[in-house]
Amino acid sequence: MKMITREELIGKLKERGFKITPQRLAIVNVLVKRGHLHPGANLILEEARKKTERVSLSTVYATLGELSQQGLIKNLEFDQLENRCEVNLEEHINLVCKLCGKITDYHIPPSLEPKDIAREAGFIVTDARMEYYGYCRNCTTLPKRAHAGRQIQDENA
Amino acid sequence: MKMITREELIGKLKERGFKITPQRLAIVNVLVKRGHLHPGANLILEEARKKTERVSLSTVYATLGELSQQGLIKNLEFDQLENRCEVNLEEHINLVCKLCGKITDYHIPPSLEPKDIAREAGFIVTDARMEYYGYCRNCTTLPKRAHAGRQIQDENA
DNA sequence: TTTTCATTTCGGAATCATTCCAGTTTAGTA
DNA sequence: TACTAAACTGGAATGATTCCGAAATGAAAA
Repeated sequence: MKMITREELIGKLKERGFKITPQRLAIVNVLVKRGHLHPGANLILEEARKKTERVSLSTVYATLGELSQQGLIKNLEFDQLENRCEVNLEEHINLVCKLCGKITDYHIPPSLEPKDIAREAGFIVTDARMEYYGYCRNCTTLPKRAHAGRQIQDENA
Repeated sequence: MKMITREELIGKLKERGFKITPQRLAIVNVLVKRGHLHPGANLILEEARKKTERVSLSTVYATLGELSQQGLIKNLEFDQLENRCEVNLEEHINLVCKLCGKITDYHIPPSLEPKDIAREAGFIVTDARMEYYGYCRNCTTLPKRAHAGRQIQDENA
């Protein structure tokens, strides 16, 4: 499971015209070192501050937003819980424990059956969530559809 | 794609000791008729009120919570957007359009490759989200782990 | 090195979906 | 018809995230 490195992240930021600030460095450090924790904004803030850096929560959010826009990390949203971010961009399934909430990355190759996952990862699957994001037929077929500001809509009755 | 019926839903509620109130009926009606829209709390409120029912937003949330706890619907959470609920509980993938936001249910049987989905559903996949929820090894192995109130945690470094 | 300025950061206020709560109403039973 | 636990209401509270104007600063150019 290769993970993006500190240097790759910083390099990409620099190369795309972002300034390398102490705050961004601190945040990137946390992401690289604690990426497998799927940290949320507050944990990142805390950790970044431990490393004797001056950072604000606004900055953490801003930076996570930039990184995510740049496709360098991904955001996970949870019900009733602080969102988390995901540093590992390889295709995988997040195994979220309903008791302790631990999130484990499960890499897909071998098989896709819940039973197999249970067996291999010692995880009992009771519920699944799968979403593919992309572009629907309308939006790829219609000529230049003015998409009213990314409002979620749905097939009309 | 069979969908749960009004009668099934009401039957299950009654049989589990829930009172059948006009508010619950109105909400169930919306879910049954507009389930494929993946409606959010506000849409449900609006629709329920159209049918000349007196309902409050609190009640909509409460009822959705109950239905979801009873396993009769599912909740979908979205970034920056009102959550939606899902009435179709058959295993499927939600295809969420990044432009118009339309959500389409894609039923899994045939295959699982993004390319195939693109071809069959006219949907171009750029991003995937998959999560399995359940119980991790610790929580099934350890003897009666006092799980500190369902706080999300994670593997420690 | 200094100057310069667009970018970044800060922190406090604003937002907004969702939850909570205390008081009122009501479904369903006897 | 009366009774009571369950349900409903609306307004306040919550809490993560976003917004915003002002202050600070990276890094390119002089």
